[in-house]
Amino acid sequence: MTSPSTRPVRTRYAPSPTGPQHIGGIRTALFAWLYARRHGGQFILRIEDTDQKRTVPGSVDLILQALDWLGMDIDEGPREGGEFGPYVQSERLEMYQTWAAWLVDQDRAYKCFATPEELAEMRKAGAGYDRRYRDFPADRASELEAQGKPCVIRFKMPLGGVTIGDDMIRGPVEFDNEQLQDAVLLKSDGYPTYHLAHIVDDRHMRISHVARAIEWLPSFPLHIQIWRALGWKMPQYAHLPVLLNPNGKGKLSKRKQQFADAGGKSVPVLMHEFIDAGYLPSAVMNFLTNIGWNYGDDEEIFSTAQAMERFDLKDVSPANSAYPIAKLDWLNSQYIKRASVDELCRLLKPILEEAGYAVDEERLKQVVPLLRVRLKSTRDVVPIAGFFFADWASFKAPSADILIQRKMSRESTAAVLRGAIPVLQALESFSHVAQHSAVTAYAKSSGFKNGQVFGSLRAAVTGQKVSPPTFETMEILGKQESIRRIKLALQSITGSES
RNA sequence: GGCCCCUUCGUCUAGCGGCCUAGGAUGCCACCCUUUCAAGGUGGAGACACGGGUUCGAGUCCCGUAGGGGCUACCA
Repeated sequence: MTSPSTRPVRTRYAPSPTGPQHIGGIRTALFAWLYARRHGGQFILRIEDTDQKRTVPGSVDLILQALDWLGMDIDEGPREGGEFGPYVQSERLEMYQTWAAWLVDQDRAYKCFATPEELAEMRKAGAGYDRRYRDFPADRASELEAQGKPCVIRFKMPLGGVTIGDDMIRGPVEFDNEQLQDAVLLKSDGYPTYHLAHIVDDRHMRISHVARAIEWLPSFPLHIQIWRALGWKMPQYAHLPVLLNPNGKGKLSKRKQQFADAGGKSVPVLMHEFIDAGYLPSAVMNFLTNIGWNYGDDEEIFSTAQAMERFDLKDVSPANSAYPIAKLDWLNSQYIKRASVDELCRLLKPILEEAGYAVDEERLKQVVPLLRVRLKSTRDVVPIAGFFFADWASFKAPSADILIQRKMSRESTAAVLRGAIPVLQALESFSHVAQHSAVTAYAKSSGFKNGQVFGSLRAAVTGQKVSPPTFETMEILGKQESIRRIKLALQSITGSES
């Protein structure tokens, strides 16, 4: 039944098109994809749109966008095509209907005419569907059908015994058959349920390994029984643990929420939120791969190509994980630090433009090396270095709370700034090297610490507490503009002085 | 409620009976360095859920308890 497959490896991601892609689903896709790539197999995308009510138009584009962005290439799917298509379930209805009917013929399934009201009553009574149509005479069923009574097809679950499932991640799992219901295979609208559809498709598409979320584990025995009733060879199944909220409470929710564990910030969970938040796809891949699986060798940072060489579904942890979002910020900053200047320019330019700045490419190239170590996300370029691209003439002096640094007072700050002006003014070359030595000398003679002087200048010139290095910044701004800003700061802090 | 899964530092994890006085990473704290931010460096606090077994020996195997999670639809 579940003996190791010697078939070529073919895995699939089979999402429902119900809206934006959730990070949990994407991680399932990632593990399936990695497994296929590790074994030189194929990765298939299949759209499971058997619930007409929940289908949201445009979802497939979102799914494709997410996979594309992360670099998970698809071998067969609705966009790519392939010899086992169509890859959209609503276009395969006939197959499901055929096999459902076949199961009825084989007496492994039956028509059930229970109304929604009846079902609701049974549920209220506690035990669920009571199999009242399981042994309903065929001629009477035909009668009801002839009268136009709607019906579903239900699977005849074995009434006793146990079903043992072999899960790649946790090994054998045993279930009492009597705990399971006669699940609906085909709905009254002619659409299949997941239970039937995924089996027919996985068999037809030659899927060798199914990586799916753990919420399917309880219906695993049902699926095993359906595979057997159909007489088909099962793929191997791996039930992936879920991502919990950052506080460890409950399944990671779809809605944006705030968590103290994430610094009180709302955490991204939808794929487009990761894109918008300025994360790099490589960092997100690294991040996701490291939850529930690890590369080993105490190596936290590794490429997708490296992961591909080692990944195995068998090594995935069976335990659920809290969503370690803080690690993504760190990983992202590491990837940004390692990115080339050109690459960063390419990423940063549209973000600055979107923020309303006119970006001069030469200037950007000058600025990028200065701020790369300060970026946790590409978005940070706006608060940290946006001022380079603003209209310099309209620069407003920062307020006192920014200007006056730690261990400094209004008076000492004013004194430092006032004294620095002639020092900078006297410089022939305004290079950051020249500034550094001149200002260091000035600090020494004035009795202030380097840090006190440098920090005050940083705030005066940039208007920010966090900024690129002060002297490099002033070099780019030029002597005139830098001194103008220091004078403005002086005014701001003293109220009137010029 | 019933069934199933899970349980190592706050968090992500290493550990597959002796190498564990439990390792790495992140986060936090301290110090160093420094163009007082950031980055970088060094160090620190911080975990085998609990109770029984099995064994010469248990974080590692078994059982129970507790806690967490999932499922319990004509949704997936």
